[in-house]
Amino acid sequence: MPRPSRESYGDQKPPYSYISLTAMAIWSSPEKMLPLSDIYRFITERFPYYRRNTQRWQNSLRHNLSFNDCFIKIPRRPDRPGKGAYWALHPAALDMFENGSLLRRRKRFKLMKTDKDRLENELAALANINRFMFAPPQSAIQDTTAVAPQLVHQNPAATLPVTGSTVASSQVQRPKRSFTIESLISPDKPSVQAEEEQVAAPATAAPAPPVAFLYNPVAMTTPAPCYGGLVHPPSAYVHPSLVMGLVHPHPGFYPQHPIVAEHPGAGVSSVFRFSPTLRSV
DNA sequence: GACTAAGTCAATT
DNA sequence: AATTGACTTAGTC
Repeated sequence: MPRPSRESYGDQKPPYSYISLTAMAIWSSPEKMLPLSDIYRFITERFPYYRRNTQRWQNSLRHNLSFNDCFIKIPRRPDRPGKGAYWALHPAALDMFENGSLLRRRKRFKLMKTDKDRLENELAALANINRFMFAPPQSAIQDTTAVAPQLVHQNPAATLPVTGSTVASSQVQRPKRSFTIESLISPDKPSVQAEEEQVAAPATAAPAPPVAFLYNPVAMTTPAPCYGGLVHPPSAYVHPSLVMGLVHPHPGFYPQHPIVAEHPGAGVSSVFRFSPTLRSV
């Protein structure tokens, strides 16, 4: 039986739920997050069926984004103007479709309240960092290239695991297989590439330290410095687009000078500049 | 048939 | 754009 390709459906309705379609779109993107408009574009480009009745299905899709905990809204960086926030997939939701119909998941992905609150805190902190990092020069930022005062952890890259349990019920921490368009369409063939993108889980449980994150790993491929920080309280969740591989630090990059903020914002203890100039892992 | 995920419509922010 | 609720449809057990 020939495997259906994404071209096979023509004007027929593809056998994917809105959640599947949205997840495909998000996961196909380099940063693993997309603004709503790009999710729409992904779907309409691949599935001609969705070039009609756009009001209807786009409303339904938005409903899904808000309703399902598997989608998280990441505030847009002020230096990337545009409409709407970015939408990402909760990493613990990546195996949602395993062994199942793409039309219907076995179980709805739902976060425990405590985890949901913690995630909201972290995103609020991120929004604060947004304001902080991109504020006008007279802000609280002092870009000291010299001193490294009172850090919670001198070297977050060396010490910080991504910790904790995240999900209600028996959701697993790590996806058992990659989550690509191809793997959705052909669930038997995990993609090696996507496997390599996974951040390794810590071998042992450690006391919960702050969570370090990079702002944007894509920006890290450029010579420009970018920013990350330590977030309190520690969250079990860090989106792949934000996480600095704590076990596998981002190759070629290293937290460099702490940027001392008087008021980094709720939940943020310190902010770092990450520099590509220092070393490789 | 019960349960619940998915989809629709629509009011509201 | 995003959130939410009420409701219907439909897949799974």
